[in-house]
Amino acid sequence: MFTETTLRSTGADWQTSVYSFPVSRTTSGSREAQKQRTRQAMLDAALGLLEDQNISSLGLREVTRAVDITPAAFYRHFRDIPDLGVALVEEALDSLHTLVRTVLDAPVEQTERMDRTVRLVRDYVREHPAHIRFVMRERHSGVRAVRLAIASHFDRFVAETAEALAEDPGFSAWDGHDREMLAGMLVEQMVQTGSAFLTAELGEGPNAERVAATARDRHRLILLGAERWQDQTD
Amino acid sequence: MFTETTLRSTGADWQTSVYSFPVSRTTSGSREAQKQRTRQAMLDAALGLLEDQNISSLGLREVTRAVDITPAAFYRHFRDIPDLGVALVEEALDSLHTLVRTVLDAPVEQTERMDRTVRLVRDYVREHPAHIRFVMRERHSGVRAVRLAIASHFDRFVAETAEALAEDPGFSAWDGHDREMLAGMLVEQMVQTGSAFLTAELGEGPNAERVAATARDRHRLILLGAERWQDQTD
DNA sequence: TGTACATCAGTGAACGCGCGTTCACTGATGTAC
DNA sequence: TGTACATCAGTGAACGCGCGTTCACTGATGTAC
Repeated sequence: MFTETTLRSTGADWQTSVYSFPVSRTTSGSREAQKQRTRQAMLDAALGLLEDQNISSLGLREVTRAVDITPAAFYRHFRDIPDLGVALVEEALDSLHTLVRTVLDAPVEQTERMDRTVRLVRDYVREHPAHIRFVMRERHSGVRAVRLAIASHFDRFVAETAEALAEDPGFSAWDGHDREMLAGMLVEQMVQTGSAFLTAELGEGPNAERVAATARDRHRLILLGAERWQDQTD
Repeated sequence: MFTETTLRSTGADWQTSVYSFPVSRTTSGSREAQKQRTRQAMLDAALGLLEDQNISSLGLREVTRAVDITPAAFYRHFRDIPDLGVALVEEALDSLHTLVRTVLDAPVEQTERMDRTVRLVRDYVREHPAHIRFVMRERHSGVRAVRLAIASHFDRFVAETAEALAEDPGFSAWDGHDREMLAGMLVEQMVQTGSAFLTAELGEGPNAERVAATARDRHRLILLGAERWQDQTD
């Protein structure tokens, strides 16, 4: 996975990386597929480098160094770092989208399903820690393109959740705006739970068990409020 | 407020700033007070520079250039940029703390008070847009010291809110953990509302009126849930 | 009030370094005939 | 199947630039007597 020193190390400054994700260029495949493989390696490397910095300070040379290509080769794949950032958003939010859909597969209101939701989020964070970290870290990013890309995906999640609520007999009578309002709360609660699980893993907050318990309680409180909401509107 | 060219521009590279916040060194006052004034100017300038970048990429020279001092003078005030970042957290969260206390001054549960809360948050964002932006942007920062500083302040806000709930007759019978859980939701809802108002101002999301309406609804839904929560626990 | 000395915020020059970007190039892969 | 040509991902060298950090310094402010 990692090579300590590269084969072609001639001492040039862009080859002095200690940790690198070299792209094996001997692997068979069409030229197109090879390019795609390098691109993916760059995205993977970037996600790793963003573990303890913001995309706002990520360097183009850092990325190329990590995948063992020349700085100039960067431009074969991305216009600049914000462009790579947007590609990273697409990747990370695709995986998050899968989670959202899985959660929505079950009816929203039943209590037993809440355990399932929290468990799904917990498993997601275990499998894609870098994705949820990136999304939370760059959600209010100083890089506008990245911030807007994340916001548009979140809007889609909220819309899908609102649609799922519309099909649920418990919420089908609701006003559209109110459904969107509730959907927003549920999505927010979900990503916040993911973020809290990640923080727990870093040892910077309450442990995973407490996070899970709090998440279940908050989820339950929101749904209890939703039930009363309907009563009040009637 | 801004000077287009500096008085002492000799062409040195650290004096080429277009926008600067020069510190008037002719102002009377003790040496101590003068130092304090420069420090404050640096914090103000940094906050301005963070409008469209993360602290992770903020440069020491950017800051000194903005206040028209030599790069070396930076070290008379801060060890490095993360150190300045933590100072900025103290400042920004002091002002946010004032908001939290103002909100808590009124009982939490009454419906008419919700309008007041949303209005207070809205006014706060109007007066301190850079503070709320900084806090939201760096809450999950790649700079650990800054992230932890913000987290510890937020913990204090939640604890204070929980205490306020304990004194409220409607919540005094609650379990301590449950009160903390609800307090966390209320604080979260508040900062999220602030963030949404800011986004509205940037024209990147729904306008301020919609943000206010949604915020009131969410707040109400949480409190409705809280009422039922008590019923369920009994 | 006046003089001699201490303090220390800010200076200005210098440093080595890594950055983003450009360019003509190479050589393996792919295509036409 | 074999040959001539096109494509284009990645190379390697070069560039100018701004970065963070160091250092001995200056000169206004503050203190002791």
